[in-house]
This record gives sequence, structure tokens and C-alpha cells, in this order.
Amino acid sequence: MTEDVSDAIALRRAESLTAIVQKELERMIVDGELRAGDRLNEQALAQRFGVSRGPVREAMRALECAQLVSTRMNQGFFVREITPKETAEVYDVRAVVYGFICARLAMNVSAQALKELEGLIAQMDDAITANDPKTYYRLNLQFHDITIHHASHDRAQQTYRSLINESHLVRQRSLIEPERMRESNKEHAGLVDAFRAGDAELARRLGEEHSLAGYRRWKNSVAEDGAYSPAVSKNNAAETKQAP
Amino acid sequence: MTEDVSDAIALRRAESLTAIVQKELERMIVDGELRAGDRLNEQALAQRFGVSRGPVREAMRALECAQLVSTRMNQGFFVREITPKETAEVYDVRAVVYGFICARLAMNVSAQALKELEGLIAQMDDAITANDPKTYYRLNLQFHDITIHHASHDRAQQTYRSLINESHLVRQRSLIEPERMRESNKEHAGLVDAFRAGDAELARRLGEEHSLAGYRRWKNSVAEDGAYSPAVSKNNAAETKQAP
DNA sequence: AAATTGTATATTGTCAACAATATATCAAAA
DNA sequence: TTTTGATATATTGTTGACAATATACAATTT
Repeated sequence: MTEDVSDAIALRRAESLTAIVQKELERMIVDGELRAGDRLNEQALAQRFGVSRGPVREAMRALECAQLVSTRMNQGFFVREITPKETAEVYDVRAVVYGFICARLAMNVSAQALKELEGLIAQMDDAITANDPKTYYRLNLQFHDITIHHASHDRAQQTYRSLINESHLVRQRSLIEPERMRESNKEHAGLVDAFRAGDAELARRLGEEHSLAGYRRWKNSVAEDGAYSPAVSKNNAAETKQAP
Repeated sequence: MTEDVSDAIALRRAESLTAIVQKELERMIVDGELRAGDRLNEQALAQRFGVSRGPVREAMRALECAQLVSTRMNQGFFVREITPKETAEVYDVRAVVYGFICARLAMNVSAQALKELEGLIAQMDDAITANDPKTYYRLNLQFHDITIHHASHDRAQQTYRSLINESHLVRQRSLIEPERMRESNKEHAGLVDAFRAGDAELARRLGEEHSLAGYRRWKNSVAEDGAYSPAVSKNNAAETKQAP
């Protein structure tokens, strides 16, 4: 896993160390290798990536702007701890952006895109029947990726992806009940109908509602666990503490 | 002008040099002191701010993430040159976010906010009568600031401000004709009516349309000048070229 | 035992230097 | 005169070092 990074560093000529480190840190945060609240030890990370602290700090500044890490003066960088309120707000904005994306797609949808989306809906139905939430989750992500891609609006795509990344700061993976999956996929079908009909206003409303419904489903399912408290973990994957 | 910066550096204890430099660079770009396409000479800027290149580079990485500067490997940082298509896309996203903000405000508007907004509309009417586009422009910005503030949605506010900054990369200041100002202020009045009525859906539609109409007005007025071509300027405010 | 102070260590924020790359300058050839 | 090539300069990307600050630990006092 770290091998890829070393390779990239060795083979680079077109990408700066900062860019490589930034991508890897982003991946580590979004994938949950680094958890909210974790301190990012510059020296340790620099050593791990085989670079000096400069590029690491530059990468972190970029991630700070992307809201993935925060900084406290003279204490360094931390993976951002996002509050429930902030999470809700991120989802709010994400919903309106996704609504916009869906409206765009409805205004100019290709047969190809419709086919892809319908195929995914069928696959998701299969996953529901097989009670396979993991596959459903993956296909669901793919469904949204495809809508975004075919909407062909770079800025909206970028904003949306950034908000998605940010929402990954809450690592509480909810167990998806079959009933919720069914709900969700019914919404997908409604969306595709709106796309096919070219009804932008409907697609927008449905896209926005689908986003917010997804948030509600996630929140309810973690609330049932009684487990949603941000930044419980204080362990630190980047730290290499060595006693004196 | 540079004195303030030096003061800030001298008096600092709570803010990193990076943060100070970042704010100043952002201001310089948004205010047009640095123009699209300008090269940002690290050494020159560092000297100007009285710091070393480290903090300057960190600041630029943050601005890169904020889409205000771009970087070409081994050539350094440049004020981003934004294409007409990108500009349009920024306005698209900005419009949906502003629509969301207006909807929020309609759902929970205070008498105070309404009073402030009505006051500004009256002032803008005065500015129109006095044929004072500059004042109108300032008041117009204030109007949007106030809606955003009272919507009390941190994430939307932040996203919106970032998009505003980005749209400042096109420095073509359009001459506002009285007729356009009248149009614009009529839209303001409609918005405030929707806020007062608590009609979120209407406020949203009007907010979004007002944003897009503003874009169209700007685009038409620069099109009339026949002057909209991005990044004509190749001069460089940050450069301190010294012949050998 | 708990709290507090003093001391050592770790870590950050910042800077200055170095190698690699790009840009500018100038002379020679077409 | 324009083009090409060689050389010098400037600038970046990156590194390592240093001072200031924060953290961890042990000794001391309540």
C-alpha cells in the first residue's frame, strides 16, 4: 500500500511531491485510515512518505482549505472533527448541488446514460434481494458517480466531490436495512424516470430529496445504534511516539 | 497598504505567517491588484511581506485549493485564468447556493433582517435616481451579504463566498445602465416580499434567478463592449525583475 | 494520593541553502 | 535580418537547521 506511494515518488517527473502527498493524505482521511481528531505529525508523515516536512505542510494547507484538516497555532494539523450540525450543513449544500446536477442531466440525457443507470438499478435490486448491503453501497456510489459524470458540469462535479469527501469525516458506517435499501432504490428509479422524461424541475426536486433522504436514513440508523458521537477515537495512525 | 501587513506580522502571536500571507494574497487577487495570468514570484512576494518563501508557498497551496491560483510544475504559481465556460459554471453553482440561502432565510426571517434589506433597497433606489452605479454596486453587495448572514448557514455561506471570490477572477467591470439597475432592484424587492411571506420555494426560485440574471446582465454589458477576452494582461505586479 | 512545579523532550513555525529546471542573453550561422 | 545554439541568470522544488512553543515526565509539596 505504501509501496505505490514510494513508486509514485520515484517515478515522478510531472507531479510535485506536494501533490502526491496531498492525494495520499486525502485518501487516508477519506478511507478512514486517519480518523477525525487524529494529530498529523509532520515528521512522521514526512518519513513515511520519504520526503521532507515542506511538501507535507504544503499538502496539509491544501487539505485545510478543503476542510479535511484543521490547524491550531503551534499545535499543528489535525484531521477535522466535524460536529453533527456541520455534518447536516454539508449535506444541505450537497443536496442542492446534487439537485442541480440531476436537473442538468434531465435537460440533456443520453440513451447511454439512461441504460447505465437502469442497469445499476437492476443490480441494486439484486443486491437487495440477496440482502447484500455492501454491494448495494458500492452500486449506489456508482449510480451517483454516473449521474454526476453525465451532467458534464465540471464545477458542480468538483463542488459535489469535495462535499462528499467532507462528509466522509464521519466514519459511522450505518447498517443498511433492506427496507431502507428498497426506499432508496425506488428513489433512484423515480430519478431515472425524470431524466428520461426530460423533466428538469422534477429531477432536481427528486435529486435533492434523495440526498436529504439518504442523510436521514444514515442519521436514523446510527441513532438507533446510539453510537453517533464524533471523534471518539484519540488514537493516532500518523504518530510514531518514541519515548526518550 | 503594505504597512498594515507589516503591522500584522509584527503584532502576531495568534496567527501564522501563512494565514496572514494567504489573506493578503487573496485580497490582492480579489481586488484585482494581481490579475488573471500573473505569475506569482515567490521570492518577490516573500520579500514584500518580510517573510521567507515557506509561508508564501503554503499560502499559495491553500489558494490553489480555493481555485484562485494554479500551478505548473517547475514554473510556479499563477493567478488562475478562468475561461468563459468556467465562469458560467461558477455562476451556475453560485446561483443554486444563493437560492438555497434565500429559501433558508424565508423559512426563518427576523423583522430586523427585513428592515435592513428594505432600507438597502430604498438606498439603491436613491442610487439609481442619482445615477450612481458605484454606490449601487456597493449596496448590492451589502444586500447579498445581509441575506447570507441572516440565513445563518455557515457551510452555505462559506461555499457562496468562495464562489464569489472565484468569480472575481474576471475583472471586467461592467458599466451598469440605469435600466439594468432598476431591473435588479425590482428583483431585490421581490425577494424581500418572498422573505416576508415566508415562501421558501418562491424565495429560492427568485434568489436563483436573480443570481443568474445578474450574470446575464454582466455578460451582456461586457459583450456590448466587445471586450471580454480573459487574461489579456501579461504584466506582473508581483515580479521584481532585475536585469543581471 | 492528588496537585504542582521544574526540567527534558518533541514538535511546530520559520528560515536559509542547495540542486534541478526554466528563462533570458548574447554570439555565431544561415 | 532571422534563426540557432551556447552560456549565464533566475526561479522553483526540496531539504535540513534553528528558535520558540507545547507536551510529557519526574520530583516535590500539600
